[in-house]
Amino acid sequence: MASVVDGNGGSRLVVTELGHVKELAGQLEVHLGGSSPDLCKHLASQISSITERSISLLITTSTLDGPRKRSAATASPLSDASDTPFVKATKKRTTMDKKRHEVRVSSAGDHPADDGHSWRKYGQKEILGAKHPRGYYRCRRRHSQGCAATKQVQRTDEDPTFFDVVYLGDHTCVQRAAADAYKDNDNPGTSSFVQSLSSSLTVKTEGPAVEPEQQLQGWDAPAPFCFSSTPATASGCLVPERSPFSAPSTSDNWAVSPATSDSNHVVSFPPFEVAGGDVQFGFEEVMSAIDRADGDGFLDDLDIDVSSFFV
DNA sequence: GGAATTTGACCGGG
DNA sequence: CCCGGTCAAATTCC
Repeated sequence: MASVVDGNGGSRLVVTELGHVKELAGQLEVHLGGSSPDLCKHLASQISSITERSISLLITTSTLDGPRKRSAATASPLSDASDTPFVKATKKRTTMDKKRHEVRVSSAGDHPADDGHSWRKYGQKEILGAKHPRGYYRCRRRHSQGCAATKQVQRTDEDPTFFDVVYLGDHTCVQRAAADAYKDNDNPGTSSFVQSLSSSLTVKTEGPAVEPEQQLQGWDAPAPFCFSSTPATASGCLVPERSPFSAPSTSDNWAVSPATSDSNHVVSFPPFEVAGGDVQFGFEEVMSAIDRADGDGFLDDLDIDVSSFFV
């Protein structure tokens, strides 16, 4: 089932992974100067690899975006029907039902990395044509806070170390990501970590100005980043011939690209430039963006105001 | 013993 | 009628 990575979902995953990075950074900080340099080394290398992964993910999801013909109503009726016995006459719950973000994540173990929310498994199914079963999870706050978020996790056929994770619906619950444990320590440890990270990631914030209005459209808008294979210039940062955000139509945002451009148009995100080996963005700003997004309660909404990346 | 997971049944859409 | 999603009893885990 063509595990298409939703653009938004991909971005979301990056946030997830960065959240993970943040966690690791926190751990690293704890052990920094401690008696276990090996552990620090290990943490650092993990941070590094996750970061790399995130970067390639960003690149992948921005390049991969074929025209996504969402067969009109893949809308999952999901549990709502059973939750609300009334209103059965009108099955008006169509596409707008639940937000859907699909991401592909890798994992060492048999679970995708923690995404900051606590989930409870409520089912598992063999899926036709798939080698691995799909697990169904819902937010633990479902009852206490009426949080309707669910997710589906399925090991990919091709690479068993990867999982396709589909997030359905919004978190309406109030819960902080585990990563927030490190939230309020604006300590030197972290920043030195950031600096060491910078040895492989050139941290810098620059880029053509972007209209605030575009940024306000959030992560989904194709505006914020620029991926090019050469660090040289921002030349790759062109707005695609048809600026996707000019189409107010779909809720599916930029992932729905016009049939015209297909494979070889590069989605570009002006404020950032990610180029092989020389990645540039404000790490701490990304982190604070994570905090803020998460602070709003929902990683999955990804309402990251990109403008915060380059204040 | 309570909480979380497993697993087959059930349900509804296509 | 098949298939994916959910329910809920049974089972396992802590």
